[in-house]
Amino acid sequence: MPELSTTAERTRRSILMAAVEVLGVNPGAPLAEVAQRAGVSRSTFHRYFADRSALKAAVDELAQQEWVQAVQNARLDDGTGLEAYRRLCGRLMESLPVLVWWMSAAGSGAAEAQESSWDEQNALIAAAIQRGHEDGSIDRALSVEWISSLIWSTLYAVHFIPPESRTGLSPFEAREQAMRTLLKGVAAEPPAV
Amino acid sequence: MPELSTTAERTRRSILMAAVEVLGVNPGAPLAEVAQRAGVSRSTFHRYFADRSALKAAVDELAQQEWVQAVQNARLDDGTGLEAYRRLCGRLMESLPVLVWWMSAAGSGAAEAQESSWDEQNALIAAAIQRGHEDGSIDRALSVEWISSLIWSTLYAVHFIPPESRTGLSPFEAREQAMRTLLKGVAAEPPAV
DNA sequence: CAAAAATGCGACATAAATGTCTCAATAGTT
DNA sequence: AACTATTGAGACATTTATGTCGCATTTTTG
Repeated sequence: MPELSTTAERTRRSILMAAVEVLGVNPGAPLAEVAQRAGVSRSTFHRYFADRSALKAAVDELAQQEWVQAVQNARLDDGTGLEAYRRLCGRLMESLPVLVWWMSAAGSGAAEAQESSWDEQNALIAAAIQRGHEDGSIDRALSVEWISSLIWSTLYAVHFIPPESRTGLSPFEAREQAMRTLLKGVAAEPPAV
Repeated sequence: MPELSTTAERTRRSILMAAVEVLGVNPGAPLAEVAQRAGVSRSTFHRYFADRSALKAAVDELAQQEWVQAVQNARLDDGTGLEAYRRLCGRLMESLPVLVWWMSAAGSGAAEAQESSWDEQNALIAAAIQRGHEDGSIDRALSVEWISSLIWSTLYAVHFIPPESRTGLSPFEAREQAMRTLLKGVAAEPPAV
């Protein structure tokens, strides 16, 4: 990973963000489209990322970092299991775009190398949910695996909800309602919301 | 829509189902892959569907029918809004594959002609949710639009939950937990689950 | 069994995306 | 201003999916 000048670093970022946006919605989109979204010529694009797999690898790493960071920030060891879960989901919504990319784009390809780190964080989450089962804050009828999956489908819903077209929800409202629904659904009864 | 012999009809179905499976996971997959999944040669495939768009149109129509049928079967006018919502979600899970295809594959293309029918059913659903707000069975803090979106993200979660690998949930358990979570989350408090 | 229908195989031409390269122009630095 | 880094434009060969066809084979039907 050679160091880059400020200019180069900037366009690199630009391309990566464009990739997240474009490939997040349509993983098979032509690379030219990514370049265009980044405001960069096809030549320049390939100067930074030789081919599709190189690009995906780079975004993968970005997503990876974001993911680990988010889980760390959630301080999963503090408070009840449900509180930890709430913090986690709230924090993950801050990183919506990359995570959504992870769901849609990363899947349609070979297994990425960072599986280990992925599993690590997942273990932390599972532990928090488990704790929630034990401390009575999380519904025991719902399996750890399911509650874990729920995070992703909720992110999916928040991201793909039709944007503020007249009757639409603002992004903020969407997140708020998502959190409310999620926590109510997951909490042990009586609801501690 | 010319009539087909029983044999032809069978292979046609076969191709359509293969398309749902393959393109549901990866909308950009080669048509050859669809043909293979259907157990049919590439030649035969093109004999039934001239090109990609023809295939997508056909699956679209299939999904459309399934969707309308499901909404009808849910008898959205009966009982409280929440009860109607429960019936709807339960019924939609019966048609998981096509609906998931609709989410992932249909999106990445031109707007399909059947928009009208889509909106019709959606209006029915919105009405039921609205009724739930009024009869006190559905949480008034959650917007109709959000509750409507929730259906899809839940279907997404149920479909893409990692299949029964050791610790995994059975499809049945997944649906059960999904329903529980969803209804708890959407119900007005105190929960009527 | 004989006619008809459906299929598979393989060859082809075509289109689109990809990746590489060269060269001139532009932007940034000292 | 001179120099360097970064970029854009375009040409090019390559690959991959696509769609079409003719012909032989199998399957279904009557």
